[in-house]
Amino acid sequence: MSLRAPKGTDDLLPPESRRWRTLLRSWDVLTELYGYELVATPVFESTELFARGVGETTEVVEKQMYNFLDKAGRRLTLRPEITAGVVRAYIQAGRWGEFKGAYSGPAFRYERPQEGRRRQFWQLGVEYMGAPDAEADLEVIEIGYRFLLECGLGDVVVHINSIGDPSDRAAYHRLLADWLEERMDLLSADARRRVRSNPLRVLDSKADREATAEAPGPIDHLGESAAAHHEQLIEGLTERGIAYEPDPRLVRGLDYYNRTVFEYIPPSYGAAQNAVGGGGRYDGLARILGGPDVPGVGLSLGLDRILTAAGTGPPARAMDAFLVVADQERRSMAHAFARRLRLAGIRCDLVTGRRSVKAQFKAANRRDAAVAVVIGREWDEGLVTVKDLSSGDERCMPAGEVAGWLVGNGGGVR
RNA sequence: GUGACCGUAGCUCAGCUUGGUUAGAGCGCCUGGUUGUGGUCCAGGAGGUCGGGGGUUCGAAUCCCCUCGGUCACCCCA
Repeated sequence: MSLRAPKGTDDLLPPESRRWRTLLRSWDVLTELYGYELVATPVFESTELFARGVGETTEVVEKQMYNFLDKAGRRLTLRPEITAGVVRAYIQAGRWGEFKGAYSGPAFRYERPQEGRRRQFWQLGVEYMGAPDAEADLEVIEIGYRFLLECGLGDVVVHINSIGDPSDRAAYHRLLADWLEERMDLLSADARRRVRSNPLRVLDSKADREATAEAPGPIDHLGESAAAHHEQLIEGLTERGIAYEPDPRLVRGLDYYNRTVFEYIPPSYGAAQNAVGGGGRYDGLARILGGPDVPGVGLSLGLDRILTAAGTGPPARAMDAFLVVADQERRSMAHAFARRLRLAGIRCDLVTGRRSVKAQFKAANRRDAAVAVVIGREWDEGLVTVKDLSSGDERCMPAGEVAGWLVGNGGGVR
């Protein structure tokens, strides 16, 4: 074996890549329908952005980042998540009002790969800046939920919790830390280390699940305004028909969250890494990054996980028509005909170079075309022969009618 | 970072326990049967440092050690 893709990275090839195309397209359409405009930020940012934004004591920043120095000695990092970069761009642009952005792209974390956890993975997400109300949380949750339904994950459940505001949290942190300290001997080494630095994270650890089963949850120590926000959120979920489940242990690993946190879990997906997406409110993030005091709420989805959770159905058809050139002197006619079909939205192709009719039919079959269109002597009467490659049925028709006929039979790109 | 399992043809795998003549199968690929018909069928063909290195042995895909890679789980998260 010579050169391979780096550990924990995947090549995306057909036919699997067809499903990606379909989902990426529907993501674009869905977010546009909700008024989210495209936003794209660099795949690398200054290391400081993530250290400050995501949090120094988080697992992600402590040991999962791809850090490097550029030739001028700048400290840079391949983005381990995308929210921090989008909020940075929002601040930098200086248009500090309401802003709704949607993104799609790779993120990177240095971890041991396993199912649903790759070193390069694809995130889809939205960020809604400048909207403090629970209605904004609901909209964001709804977008993710609806997208997952479109992906075929009809049974997905939104796990939801509130971790309160920073002001509520100081008191709660002390309470939780004290509670944990009384049970230090029951905790894992990792948990013990975090009792004072980041006690919330202990709740989320599988190793400490038993020891912390009776621990006080953040949801029971919300301030008045955060509690009202959460109540409104739960009501809205019911109204919108979104399947949800209160999850008092859900805290999430990024420090910028406050109030609402959520994850999308498809119960039928048995892998250890079973959250196909998640997000929450981050009202303090813009300020931490040196910007204005603007609230925000966002969501990110793991496309790789969504696709494995949805299972491998039969791949979508990628080609409507494959042109077979029977007489070589008609090659340029065939190319012109292909251009016409493509203008009409028909996905078509033909081989380059002189190949036998047999070889061209083989190519048509390999490319998974719905029909082969023979360009031969009948062209002189303005006709082509169209062969359905699954049934084998052949019919002659005027060349000008082919595109319409294919669209009528479910072909073409929408 | 820790642990378990697995590396033989492009892909999926057999062979390894009990070391021994040219390392096999299915799928895929190429050619022909059919110079205007694919897929199906038939015949033929190409393709392998047995992950890599070292050791034991007259002899290693097979036994031992190291190493690299893959998978899953812990940890953590999308």
